[in-house]
Amino acid sequence: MDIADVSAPPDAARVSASFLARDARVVAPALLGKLLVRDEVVLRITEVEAYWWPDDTANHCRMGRTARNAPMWGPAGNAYVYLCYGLHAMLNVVTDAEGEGAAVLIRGCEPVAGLETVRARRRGLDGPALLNGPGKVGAALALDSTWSGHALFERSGLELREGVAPRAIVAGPRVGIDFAKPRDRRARLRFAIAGSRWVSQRATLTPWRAH
DNA sequence: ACAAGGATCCTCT
DNA sequence: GAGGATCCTTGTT
Repeated sequence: MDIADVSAPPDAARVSASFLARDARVVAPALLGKLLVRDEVVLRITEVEAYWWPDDTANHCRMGRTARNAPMWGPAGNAYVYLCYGLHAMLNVVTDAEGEGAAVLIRGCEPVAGLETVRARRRGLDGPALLNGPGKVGAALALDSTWSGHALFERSGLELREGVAPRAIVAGPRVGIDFAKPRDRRARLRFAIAGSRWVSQRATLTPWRAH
């Protein structure tokens, strides 16, 4: 089992709300390498997607405020968790200013600690299949929609902490948004750590550099 | 109150 | 590569 040497000290600083209170398209690549911590389980973020404000036709907030997407309009650093296809809990990190509906979907992670707990929550699976997909991340952290609105930047049951930034990043179009307008379908708003195997659908990803 | 469909995953061929 | 699982959210009546 290959786990990269990316372990961070257990008291690594939590990511600040101000870091997250920026455009989702800027925050998304900057989240790669950071850590999600729930009890003994520590996951390093390897793949994300940005859902930005205000003109993204793939964004859950495109139709305005609803009970489900309410956390997306709140302060940056809260979680937005929703149920997809009736069974998968999808974890997002809320970004942008309060009153703006935007977030970053966590699509993939690599295990840093708590591997046995993760495997138990994932039917004993192993390898990248354990964590390369947003529903798999939700399952590994044992999340459900009651976590929606949870503050990730406070000491609590689920925290976002500083980690080791990736050396290189790849990007490509977002997954599963065929309903969106062509411009938004094409937009390269999916980011991943270059070379990581803990990433879903790697074929459409190509080298990316910040602008 | 109802019908439709979804930012997916797994199994099987 | 195809299809089923599974249920909540949403928009419409």
